[in-house]
Amino acid sequence: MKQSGMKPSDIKRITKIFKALSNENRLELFLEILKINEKSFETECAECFITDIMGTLSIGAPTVSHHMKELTNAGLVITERKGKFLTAKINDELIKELAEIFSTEKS
Amino acid sequence: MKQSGMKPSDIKRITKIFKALSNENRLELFLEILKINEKSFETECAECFITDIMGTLSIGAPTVSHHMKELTNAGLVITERKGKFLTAKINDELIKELAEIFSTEKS
DNA sequence: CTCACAATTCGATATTTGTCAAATTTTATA
DNA sequence: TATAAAATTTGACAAATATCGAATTGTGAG
Repeated sequence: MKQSGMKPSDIKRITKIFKALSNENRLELFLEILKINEKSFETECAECFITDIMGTLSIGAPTVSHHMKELTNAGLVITERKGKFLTAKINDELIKELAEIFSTEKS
Repeated sequence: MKQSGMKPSDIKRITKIFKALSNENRLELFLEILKINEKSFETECAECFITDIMGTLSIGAPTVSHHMKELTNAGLVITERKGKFLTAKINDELIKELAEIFSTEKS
C-alpha cells in the first residue's frame, strides 16, 4: 500500500503522469513505445523511432512533437536524437512505480 | 504485454480512466478510497464515506460530487447511497487490469 | 553547398475541464 | 410534518488542452 501517505508533490507528479496518458493519441504513442520496449527484452536495443509510429496516428507532426514532450516531461519515456530522427524508450523505473500503485493485497 | 493489440474502444476507455486520475483532487479522492479498501482487507467492510474525505480537500461539495461521478464513470469506484450518505468502494477488477498494463517482463 | 526530410516552435482557435454559487432534491430525525 | 444535513443539478466562467498551418531549425545525402 505505497500510496497511503503521499506528499503533495507526489500527488502533483503522479497526476502529471496520468494526464500524459489521458489523451488517446498520446496513450497510443506510449503503448507503441512500450510494445517495442517489451519486444526487445532480450536484445538490448529498446529504442523506438517516432517517425515510424507517426504513420499509425491521424495527427500531424507538430502535435506528435508536443505529445512526445508531454510523455517526456511526465518521465514516462526517455528520448534521444539519432541523427535526423527521434528515438524513445520507456523509463522502466517509473513504470515499476505505477505498477506498485495498482498492486493490491486483493490479487 | 497485454496492451499490444488494443482496440480503439479500449484505448478510449483507458484514457477515460487515466483522465479520471489526472486531477489532483480526484486522485486524492481515489487514493483515499483505495486506502480504506486495503485497510479493510480482512474485514469485508470496504466502504468509505465520502463526507469524511471531503474535509481533507479544499473544494466544495458540488465539485466533489462531480469528481465522484467521473471516478464512477471511469469504472474506478462503485458508489452506493447509504441513507443520507454516499459510500464508495474500489472496483478491484479494473485495478487489476491497470496493474497488468504496467506489469513488465523487466521486473 | 544545397536539397530534402525530420523535428520543433509559434500563434491561433475550438474544445474541454475544474470550480463555484445558487437552487433543488433526498433522507433522517426532532 | 418541519427542519437540517448531505448530495446533486444547473448555469456560468476562467483556465487548460489538443490540434492545426506556417515558419523555422537541425541533419544527412547527394
